[in-house]
Amino acid sequence: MIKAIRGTKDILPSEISRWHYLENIIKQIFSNFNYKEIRTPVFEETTLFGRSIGEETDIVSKEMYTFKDKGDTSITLKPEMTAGVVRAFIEHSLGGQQPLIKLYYISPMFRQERPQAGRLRQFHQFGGEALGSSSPVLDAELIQISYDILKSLGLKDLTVKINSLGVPESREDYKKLLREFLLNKKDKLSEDSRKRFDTNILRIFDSKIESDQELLKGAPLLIDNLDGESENHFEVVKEYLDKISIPFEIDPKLVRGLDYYTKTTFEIISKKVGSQSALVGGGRYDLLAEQLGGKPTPAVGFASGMERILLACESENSFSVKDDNIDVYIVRIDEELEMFVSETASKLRRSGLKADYDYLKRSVKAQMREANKSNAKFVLFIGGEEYKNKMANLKNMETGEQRSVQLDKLDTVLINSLKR
RNA sequence: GUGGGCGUAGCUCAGUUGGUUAGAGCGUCUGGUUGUGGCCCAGAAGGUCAUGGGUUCAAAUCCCAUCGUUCACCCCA
Repeated sequence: MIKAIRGTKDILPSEISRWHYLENIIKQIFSNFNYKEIRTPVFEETTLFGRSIGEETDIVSKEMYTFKDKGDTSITLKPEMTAGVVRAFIEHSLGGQQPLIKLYYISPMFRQERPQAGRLRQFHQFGGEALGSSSPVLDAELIQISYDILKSLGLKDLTVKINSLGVPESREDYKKLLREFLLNKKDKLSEDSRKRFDTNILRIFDSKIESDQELLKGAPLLIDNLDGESENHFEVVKEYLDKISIPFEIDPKLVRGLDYYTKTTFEIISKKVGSQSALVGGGRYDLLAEQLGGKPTPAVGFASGMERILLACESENSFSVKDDNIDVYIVRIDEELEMFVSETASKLRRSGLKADYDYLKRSVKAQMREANKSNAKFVLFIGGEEYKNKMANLKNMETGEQRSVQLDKLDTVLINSLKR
C-alpha cells in the first residue's frame, strides 16, 4: 500500500469543517484590520532562504526540502513565508505603490524534521506582515491580531511573551558582555551550549538544561542593554498592549532562531499542545528588505502554526462545529423512476438547494437511513399513485410531519419551508 | 541526527503462564411482511495478527532484524 510521506497528513472530510472554521476566523480578523491576502509560490530559489533566514540557522542548514529542477536551478519548498513575501514586495515594488502595506497569508510550509506532536513536514501557517513603517503600534497590532484569532477560537490557556533584541550594533555590544560573563564558566556548559557559545551565544538562554540555566544566573540581560531607540520602541509596544488589554509577559530569554529579527520579538504559547508549545512567533525585521536588495523598509510580522492551534482547540475543547446537513433527500420508491429522481434533484440543486439521493439502487429503508445520516431536513418520496398525478410526499424529518406537494412547485415549497 | 513507546478488522482496543477455528464495541451492508429514518432486535461481510527470519511439537504471544508509527531531545509554528 502506498502511504502518505512521513510527516505529511491527509485532512479528511470529517475534519475539514474545523479547518474551514479556523480559516474563516483568520480571514475575518485580518480583514477587520484591513490586511490583504498574498499568495506566493510554494517553492523559491534556494538562495532566498539562506540570505533571509540565515545560513547558520537550523532551518536553512538542515531542514529544507531542496532539489534541482531540470534547468539545474536549486529550488526549495518554502520553510516559512516571510522571505517569499519580502521577495514579492521587492519584485513588484509594492512599497512604491503605497508607503505601508499590510498583508496576510494562509499556506502550507515544508521542513524536513522528525515529526512529533504539533510538528509535521508539511504543515500550515497563517501569518501577517506589515511592511513600510517602524511604528511600534504595528508590533502591538500584529500581536493583537494573532491573540484575537486564538481568543476567537475559544482558547484560554495562552501566554503572550515579548522581548526586544535591539539593533545589531547594540546586540553585538551585548554579546561581548555575555561572552565575558560566561567565559570562565564555558567548560561547565552543556555540549550544545558550548557550541552555541561560538555560533549564536544568545541561544544559550534557550537551553532546557538546568545546569546551564544555573550558570546563567546573574548574567547580563539583553533587555537591560538596549540602545536608546530600541528601548523607547519597546516601551511604546508595552504601553499600547496595555491599552488594548493584551496580557503579556516580558521574557528576556526569548531569543528567536531566525537571523532577521530586530527589536521586538514575541511568542504566544499554550501548555495544551505537548512540548511544541509555541502557537505564534514573530517580530520586527527592519533590515531584511534591504538585505534582500530592496529599499530599506522597516517591517514586522508573525507566523502561526495551524495544526498546533487545532491541537490546542481540541484539548481545550474550545469550539465545536455543527454537522453538515442537506436540505432534502429524495427517496425513490419505484425503481423505474431512477432517472426522474436524478432530474428532480438536479432542478433543486440549480435552485440553490442542497439535495441528494441514492445512487446504489438501495431499498426504501436503506434510503431513509441514508437520509437520516446526512441530516436531511426534508425527505421527498417519489413514486406510486402520487407520481401519476404529479404529486409527491414531503416529510419533515424533525417533526415527522408529512404532506403532499405538487412536483412543479417543489422548489418554492421547499425554499419557503426551509425559511421557517 | 539521537533516545524511548507502540504495530491484531475501516476505527478504538481485548487476546491469560506460548496450546485447537483470533474476539468485542463502534462503523458498513441486509433484514425485522406491500412505500418511511433515529431507538431496539436478528444476521452478514471484513484479518498475510506490520514484514522477514529464528526458537519450539506448537508463536498474535518469546528472540533478532527491517519497515512503519508515535512521543521526546535538538530546533521551530
